[in-house]
Amino acid sequence: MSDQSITIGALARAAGTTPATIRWYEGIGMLPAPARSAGNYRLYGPEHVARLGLIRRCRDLGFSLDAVRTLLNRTENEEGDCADITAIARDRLAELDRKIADLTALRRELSRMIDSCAGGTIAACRIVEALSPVSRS
Amino acid sequence: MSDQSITIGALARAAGTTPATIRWYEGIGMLPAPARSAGNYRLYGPEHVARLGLIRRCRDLGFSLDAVRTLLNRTENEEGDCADITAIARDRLAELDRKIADLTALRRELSRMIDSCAGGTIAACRIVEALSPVSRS
DNA sequence: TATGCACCTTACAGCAACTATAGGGTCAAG
DNA sequence: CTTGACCCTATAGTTGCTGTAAGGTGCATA
Repeated sequence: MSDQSITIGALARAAGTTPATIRWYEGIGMLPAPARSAGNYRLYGPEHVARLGLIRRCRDLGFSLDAVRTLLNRTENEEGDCADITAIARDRLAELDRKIADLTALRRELSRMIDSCAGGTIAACRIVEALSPVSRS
Repeated sequence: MSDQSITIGALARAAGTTPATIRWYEGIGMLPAPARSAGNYRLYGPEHVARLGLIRRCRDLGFSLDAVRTLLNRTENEEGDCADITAIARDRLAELDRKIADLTALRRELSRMIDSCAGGTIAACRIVEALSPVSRS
């Protein structure tokens, strides 16, 4: 093992993920296949650490792997316009806003249902009643 | 087809879902297998409409199918205590709160990244920079 | 030298909760 | 009697991994 290369476990620790995930990224082409040691171990260099780090940061921000793929393609061309990247980020922001609004509405509804229940038997439970479709139409 | 039964398509429309989903629910035991017509069509009665309606309402509120299964079991016993149901609902509420908080934090971070970018080339893009792991350690 | 242990290898199955596709059969209307 | 909307089964694909089985490697310790 050369002094610059690390095993899959070390790379996983460095990026806050697992060897299984890294192998899976390699299989779907998100990470290039690295060199191998005499004993067939994968050997990663700093460029892998950087690329995997970027992938994981994007995933933690909720980007789909497809979006990350596009982002990685764009960043390959340093002279390119960053408008595409901004657009992807803005799409994700809009998606987040939609999701937050949806969940907040659900939260309100569920909270109302819980508050309306005073305990007792299932037959009397206002949550069950609220969930039953007949009570809606 | 008796006057009280409807086909899978009608049931799907009534519950705001699709025939494929209903068949899938039947396969995993969420919905009982209904009677069949002479031509082997599934024939559903009002009890199926009620049960599927409840399932879909719960799913729309973000309950897992597993939680819905438990809910359905509990509601079978009308004299039982509704505490279990309240507990499931409260769990879901807590989960929603966590999720909303997470997404709100992500939204803030992403929004900051977008604001920091003034356009130009990829090399200068602050979003790319913010996503790169080197800028974090 | 042996042996244990942590780590690595591949291949494949499974998770949630559906959705889509292929290749057919049924039913009512025109 | 054909058209078109509907239904049937079986199987594969989706996203992003995670878990399992069955084995090989590398290093420290007895």
